[in-house]
Amino acid sequence: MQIGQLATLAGVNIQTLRYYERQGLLPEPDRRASGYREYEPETVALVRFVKRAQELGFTLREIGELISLRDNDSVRRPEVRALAAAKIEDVERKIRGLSAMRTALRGLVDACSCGNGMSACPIIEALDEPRANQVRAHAASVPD
Amino acid sequence: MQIGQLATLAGVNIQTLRYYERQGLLPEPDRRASGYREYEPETVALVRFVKRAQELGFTLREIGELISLRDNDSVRRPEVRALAAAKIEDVERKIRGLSAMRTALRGLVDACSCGNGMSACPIIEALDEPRANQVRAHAASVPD
DNA sequence: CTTGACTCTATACCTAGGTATAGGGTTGAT
DNA sequence: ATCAACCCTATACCTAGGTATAGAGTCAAG
Repeated sequence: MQIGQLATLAGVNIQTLRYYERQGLLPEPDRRASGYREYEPETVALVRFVKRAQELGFTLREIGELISLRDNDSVRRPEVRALAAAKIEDVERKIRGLSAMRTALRGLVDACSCGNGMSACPIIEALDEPRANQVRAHAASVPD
Repeated sequence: MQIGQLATLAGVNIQTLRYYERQGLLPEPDRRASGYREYEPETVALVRFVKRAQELGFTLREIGELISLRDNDSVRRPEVRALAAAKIEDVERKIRGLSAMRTALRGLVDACSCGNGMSACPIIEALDEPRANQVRAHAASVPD
């Protein structure tokens, strides 16, 4: 598959693919004698993964780390497990934050409880993470 | 409260606060005769909200919209409800994506099922959203 | 064997979201 | 009344993540 087709299928622009390659997110593809890049069909899923992960708030650097988790050989396995565990923490923190925001937004839709004053507002409060020596009864838990 | 104190309490830099003000994310604070900005204590929560929402993948423009939901007067209420409903959609899509990624990461930690080949990898697959005419049995649902 | 659609590299440019610096005024403690 | 530690505006600069352009080569159909 040529770069133009990959770009179309993955919904990105050709320059973006070359940019990802320079950033080490995409492996260097095979080249024809002419220098044209030749991609494998799996690359489509990889590029879509990158775009999706970006929408979820990961930087390209972090996405690179996620991708590298895939390519683990048995030698680096403990390292990979540790990195994956750390990423799970990140992901769960994000889910908690989003759940809290969803709850607040629902309150707004259902009851418009957030009145006309500047007073305590569920939306702003929603993301006010617990800090040390504060107890917050309504902290959202990460659902299974 | 002066800008330096706000910056310290909210964990951002002073220039960032002035930048947010220019972008319309923070209301223009009162000024002393000297021109010094005087903030209310609530502003700390507002700024922290901005930072947290950013980590969750919202742009400053979107965050501005979220904040504006707070300041609804009864006139604009239907509009506010519609916008809030749309934001809930966004948030739920993000939660689904993150849940899928968490599942994949757990698989990696628990079993290291993702072997040494380039073959189908749970991490990459995890975020491969269903497109028309594809059925994906394991699509994550948004938990309540 | 030419023509149109594709690709290559290199370089420049763009937006978002800041961060730093220059040049100057304010405040409050000593 | 001075001095450090603050604040002001304006402007320049920076990184991430692209997007566009120039100038040149490649490929397949007619």
